[in-house]
Amino acid sequence: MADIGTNAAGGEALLFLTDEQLRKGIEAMFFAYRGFTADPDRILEKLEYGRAHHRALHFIHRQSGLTVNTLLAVLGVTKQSLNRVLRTLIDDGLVESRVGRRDKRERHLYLTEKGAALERELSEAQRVRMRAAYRTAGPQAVAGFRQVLEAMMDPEMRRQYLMLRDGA
Amino acid sequence: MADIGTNAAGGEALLFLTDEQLRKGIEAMFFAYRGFTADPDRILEKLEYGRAHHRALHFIHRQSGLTVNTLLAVLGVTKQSLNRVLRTLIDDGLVESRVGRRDKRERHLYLTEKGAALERELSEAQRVRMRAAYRTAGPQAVAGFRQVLEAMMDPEMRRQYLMLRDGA
DNA sequence: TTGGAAAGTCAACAAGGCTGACATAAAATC
DNA sequence: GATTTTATGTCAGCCTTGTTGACTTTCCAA
Repeated sequence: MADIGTNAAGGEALLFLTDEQLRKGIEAMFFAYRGFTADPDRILEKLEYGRAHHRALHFIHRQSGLTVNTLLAVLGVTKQSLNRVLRTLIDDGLVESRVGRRDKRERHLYLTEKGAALERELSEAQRVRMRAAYRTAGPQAVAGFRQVLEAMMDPEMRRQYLMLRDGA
Repeated sequence: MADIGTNAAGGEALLFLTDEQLRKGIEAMFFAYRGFTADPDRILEKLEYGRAHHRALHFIHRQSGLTVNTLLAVLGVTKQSLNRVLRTLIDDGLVESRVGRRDKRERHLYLTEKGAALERELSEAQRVRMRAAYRTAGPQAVAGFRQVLEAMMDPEMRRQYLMLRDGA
């Protein structure tokens, strides 16, 4: 990583960001994201589910009882698109949809025991890779990793992320 | 980022990787990748192209004259899938396909002036965001960012990436 | 009490992955 | 020289996951 220059003179960190260095970062994102999704994808394939199902399970687990609308906002897809995925998860008994007590228009989403089991399997596969990468790179690198990713998000996504990050 | 613990006692860095911390990393990847692709996606939409076209343009630019087979390996898709995309790019005059001189079975791919112009527009949009994120996070964070991403790749992808990283 | 807004569902379409089968030309091998 | 392998392209058809538009149910406020 010696190719990321700083001005050694001043104490302040100035980056010399050549297009070349930025290109490397862009390609690193591309290749790393493939690795990031590879393990869950393999598990999902056998079950005839896709990445969209994984994302739904992940965020329902994260925030049990959230409404369809909230999930929609987090995932950033249209409700029709989410609905299809949700439909199969509910039909297959992985997710339970309960009518809101106060507002009966709302549907609150929960994982069933079966759904929670699959979520655990998927996220554990993903954590194994993440853990290995973190160990390889070391704690300082991990801190930097998170900082850059957070700075890369759209403001609206960052709001979502930070809300989730520290407990909803 | 104070939540990433190290053992302050020893000089050696031991990470305390709780599932919670790993989850934050996973969600950061998810939200950041959306930001990462958002700007090019907006440009592509107007032109009726998709992310697949962008990826093809990117790697043809990176390695001018590469063969279809090489591009296939880098992108990790099937030839039918790539062919559809390549077809439209060639028909629209963004990419040129030349028969190999030594091996006439091969097709070598080049960007036309028009193709290069679009590639520049797309990658500049992506670099703007990347540059901003790098500036915000600082040089140390950037180094860590790249280290973690590299560690996260599949070995085969890492090989591809490292080959490209330092000039093909 | 009625009309609009909000939450969710259904139908139909498109992009871009995938597999399988097959064609062609060139190169490599026997 | 005949055969096999390699590189590429193409057709057909499938799946996932995006999209928009139209519709129902429910809630709330004028």
